[in-house]
Amino acid sequence: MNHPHDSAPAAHGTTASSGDFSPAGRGSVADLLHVLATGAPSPSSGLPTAARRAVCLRRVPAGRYLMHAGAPSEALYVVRTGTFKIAHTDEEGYEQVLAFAARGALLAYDALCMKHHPTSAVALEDSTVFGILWSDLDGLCRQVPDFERELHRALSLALSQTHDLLDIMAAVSSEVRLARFLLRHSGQLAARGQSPRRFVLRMGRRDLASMLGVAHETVSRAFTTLATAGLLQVNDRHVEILDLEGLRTFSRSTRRPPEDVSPFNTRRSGPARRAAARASPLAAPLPG
Amino acid sequence: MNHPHDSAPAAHGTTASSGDFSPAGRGSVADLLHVLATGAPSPSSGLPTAARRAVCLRRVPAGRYLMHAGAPSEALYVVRTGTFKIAHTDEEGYEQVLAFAARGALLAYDALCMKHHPTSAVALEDSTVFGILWSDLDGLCRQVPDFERELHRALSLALSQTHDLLDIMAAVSSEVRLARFLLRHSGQLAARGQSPRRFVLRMGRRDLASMLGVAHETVSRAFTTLATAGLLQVNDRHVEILDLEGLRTFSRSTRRPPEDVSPFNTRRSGPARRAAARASPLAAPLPG
DNA sequence: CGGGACGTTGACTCAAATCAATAACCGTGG
DNA sequence: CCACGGTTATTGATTTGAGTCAACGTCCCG
Repeated sequence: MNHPHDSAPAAHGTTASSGDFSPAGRGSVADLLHVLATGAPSPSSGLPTAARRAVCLRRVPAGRYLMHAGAPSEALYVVRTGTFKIAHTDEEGYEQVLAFAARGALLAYDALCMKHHPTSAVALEDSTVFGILWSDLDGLCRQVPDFERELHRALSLALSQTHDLLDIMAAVSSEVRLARFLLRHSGQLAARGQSPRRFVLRMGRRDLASMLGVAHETVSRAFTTLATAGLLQVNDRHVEILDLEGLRTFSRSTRRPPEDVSPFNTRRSGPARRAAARASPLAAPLPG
Repeated sequence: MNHPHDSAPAAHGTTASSGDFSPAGRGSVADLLHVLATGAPSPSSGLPTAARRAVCLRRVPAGRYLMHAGAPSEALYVVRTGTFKIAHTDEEGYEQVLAFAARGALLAYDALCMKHHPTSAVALEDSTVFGILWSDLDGLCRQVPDFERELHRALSLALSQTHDLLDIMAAVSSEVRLARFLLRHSGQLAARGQSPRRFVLRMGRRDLASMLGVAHETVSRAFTTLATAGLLQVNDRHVEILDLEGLRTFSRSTRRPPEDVSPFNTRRSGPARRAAARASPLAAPLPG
């Protein structure tokens, strides 16, 4: 139905694609907007037609920019299908990838307070978005309270997901960074009702590396390391997680043992607890 | 005009300086809430008393937690005075600092969609916050449209600031990371009407290191490196930026020359442009 | 005074950036 | 059809930046 290209040998079958509406996506912004945009269920359900006209659907072919950093912002977008790469681009043209956005993600919201987009968004595959002009947003919120509620939920989610990203980037070793990223991705897929164990990464190694803050060669090596350890099976962008629990355990490894840190000067009970799990966590599971 | 204490024994009584309302803070959420909480101007200005009762003021002494990760969430907070450290804490007790929050920052918003806080917030100095119970939020938004608008502005800002953080953490070298952090901090101070060149960091080296994703010794070394280069003057937590422009230039240095990256497969004009500023950018300005 | 937290600096080691070579893939066009 | 340039992915060799361990000084508080 959607990507007749792919041509993928591995991990095809069950629509590796991030498209396909998730009926399991209980009441996300995307689902709500879908109802608004296409009068799908209950066509007589008292939804103001004005609200419907406020929501427009837009196709974005692979490789096309939905918004350019620095360009004036017109609308708020919500990803319906596909994947986008969100990035900052500094004046020398060096690109810092900030996130990858899939179904339900809010785009351009960070432009609300400015006249221009701080970030750019480019489609990594053929995608579609819902668009709502800034000028229509207030009215839509007032007419469809559910939308406003979901908008806030989505915002809250976006915020905590960005925090997760910081967690990932703060990880000590490149393998842990990658492991955390894959787990996060897996979890997001699961939340959308897709397979959390088998998926196709929509971005290249360079973009991934940029987001993780490492060199792209390092991402490559980290992949093979995790694969050699039996946690993953990797074939280019096709990833299968073989040992989800093991990966999770591995992703928690820190180089430094946790120093029982008191928050400030606050002295509390025990200075004890030391000597948590140390040792290179990949040494053991290696099938050598 | 500002730091009357300085040299202080670090955050004692007199509400260290990041307090002092910024009259320059044109219409931030904080200012708006301040009007609501204290009926400052135009007491008869038709502000619903219900709205006033929804906003409560709360003191948080230095070192005290405003919210604990994992604890149930009751309210949305907006920082009025002081500074907070926002962090994730993994199950082994290892703390990952995510951000530092100053006046106007939204706290606990990421708990909106969950029952429990994903992050914890601890005051780094004596601080005060506005608190709004989740149950009161909807009503307040409806009664005070300005508040809702400002809330959205603040959210948008928070989102793009988190993106900036990712930019910082993605920086190649530890010195650049620190430089970018200091510039960001400087800019935020300036936006609040305080000196962008001279300030006191409210967090310790370890917290800073955690947020930058480096070892605390490395932060120490990065400080002395920047100071030796003549860009800064550092004395413990007191920082003075001597060469703002130089620091800005330095903060842009990337190790890799920018690869004229085409976003996807999109081929555009020039493959040219190469050989931008290379070479260790600190070697030159050293006053040896 | 001693204990504790913090900050700085040095020495050593290692993980990852860098440089480099190879292979696979894609669309284009002879 | 295959050859071609372009992009991407993997792997290897080498170098170096930063993590780690450790020592030391300071300040604060009890």
